[in-house]
Amino acid sequence: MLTPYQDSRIQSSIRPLARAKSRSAVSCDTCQVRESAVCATLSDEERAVLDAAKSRHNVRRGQVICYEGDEANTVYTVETGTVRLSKLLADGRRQVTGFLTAGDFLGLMDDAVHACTAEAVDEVTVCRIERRAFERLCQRLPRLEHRLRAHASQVLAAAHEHMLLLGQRSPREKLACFLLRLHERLGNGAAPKDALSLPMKRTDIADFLGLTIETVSRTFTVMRQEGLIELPEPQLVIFKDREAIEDIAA
Amino acid sequence: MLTPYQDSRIQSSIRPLARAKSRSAVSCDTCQVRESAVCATLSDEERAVLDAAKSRHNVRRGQVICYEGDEANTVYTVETGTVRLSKLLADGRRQVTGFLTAGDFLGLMDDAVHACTAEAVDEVTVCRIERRAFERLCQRLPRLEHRLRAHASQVLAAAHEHMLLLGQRSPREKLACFLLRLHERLGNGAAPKDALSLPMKRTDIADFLGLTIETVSRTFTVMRQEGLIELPEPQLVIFKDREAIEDIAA
DNA sequence: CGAAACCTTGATACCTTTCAATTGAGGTGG
DNA sequence: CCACCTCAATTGAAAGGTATCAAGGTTTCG
Repeated sequence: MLTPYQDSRIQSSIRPLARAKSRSAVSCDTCQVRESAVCATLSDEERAVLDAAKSRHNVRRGQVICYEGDEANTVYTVETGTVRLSKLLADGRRQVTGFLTAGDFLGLMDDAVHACTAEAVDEVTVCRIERRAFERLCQRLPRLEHRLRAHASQVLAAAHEHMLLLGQRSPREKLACFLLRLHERLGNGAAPKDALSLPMKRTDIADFLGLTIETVSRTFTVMRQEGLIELPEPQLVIFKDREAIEDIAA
Repeated sequence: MLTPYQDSRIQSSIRPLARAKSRSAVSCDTCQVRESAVCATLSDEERAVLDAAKSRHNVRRGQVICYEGDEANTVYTVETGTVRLSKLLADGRRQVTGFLTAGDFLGLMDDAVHACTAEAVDEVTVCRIERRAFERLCQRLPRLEHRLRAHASQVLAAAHEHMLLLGQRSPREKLACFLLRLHERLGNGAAPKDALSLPMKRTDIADFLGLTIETVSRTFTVMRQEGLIELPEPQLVIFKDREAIEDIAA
């Protein structure tokens, strides 16, 4: 059951030192996601309170931000990069439950422990706040609390959508959905309109879609042969027939 | 693709008249879940405010409470019975995203529309509140808002757990997990310790676990032949070797 | 009693997984 | 500079498991 790929997952589970993350204290004014993150609704004064409690961190590719089962003493907002959320079974099988990108919030759990392991897929910057401080903030700022609930319900809706994908869709449909949704999330950048630069490896895609890497790879190949996409590099997808892909994903 | 069972799903999508649900106005004092629902943390005065806005409804077996895509003008708390949440694909494939039981809350969505269709699996009683009134209540009662967030994170954790099941587990593991989790949720009642009365049909179980009814049925049969369970009736499971089942689900 | 819904069981086909080998990219050290 | 290693992705062949198709049996209810 353990393939070399899965071995690498286990190895990546070695706890990194906290100081491995480079830290810097910076104001919300320089934050690239202050319009979209959960703190977006705060007034200037309210944000000043936040400023005092938070710090910015760079997380290197592959590094763990928090472990499934860890006490949730910290909450994060992703500023740049892509974070992978995943859960492990005892024998090494892994389900990637989602990816976080710029503006996404991490640490919504009740009060106990993190539900998923969070790891940096590429170079990631996070805004970090101690949970205690954040909870005090929530008590003082009802709008923040309300915004968190709104965020939670969005994430939950996405989770339901993903359950539908995992339980009912074929590999072909899964991959089509995945590519379109990811493109919509990341595509707002400066990238060419029909190009999608995948931050994650095939293993991540496979574990996200409930498939094996071989099936993912084969499905990519078929789509390429059908002229739906081009794959100049494994991690660069060019949409050639978006309409056909949307039909598959429908 | 459309089996007779799936046909029945489509038929059940005919919108019922609102008045088909029997309505009665009753105080929270008689509510059977006032200790466990989201309103549990409210003080007596706060609950009095709730009383004015809410009403109790009986929903008959098979009736729809709300549709996926409907404007979310109402929120509910389940008082008795079991509610099925599901999402449909255009061709009739269905994913059951979860079941709600006594004390569960329905209507957490951001502000727009319901993410899933909610239907009564058996005889159900719900406590119903207009969304507007409920939101006003949340603004007045920070503890309620906070409680909603806590509830959201619990539901989200369960969703992540179910993604792991859907994406990685075998039919045998899926069914073992399902039986144990359901028993834990419902088992607090007066029922015999090792008996589990299934409120839902095979179709619901299949669509919840991402399997066909045939596979569910066969898996039940195998477990029965192995002496793990007994099935005096299709909807009554007796655990004969709980430890073995837990091993499968591990 | 008859019809419909539900569940089980059987036979078959197909699709995905598994196992295995190959290729290419990137990094390191001799 | 190139041999050598690892990691990632692809491709092939084979096996196995679940879906599909089909039939029969049971229960429920009008």
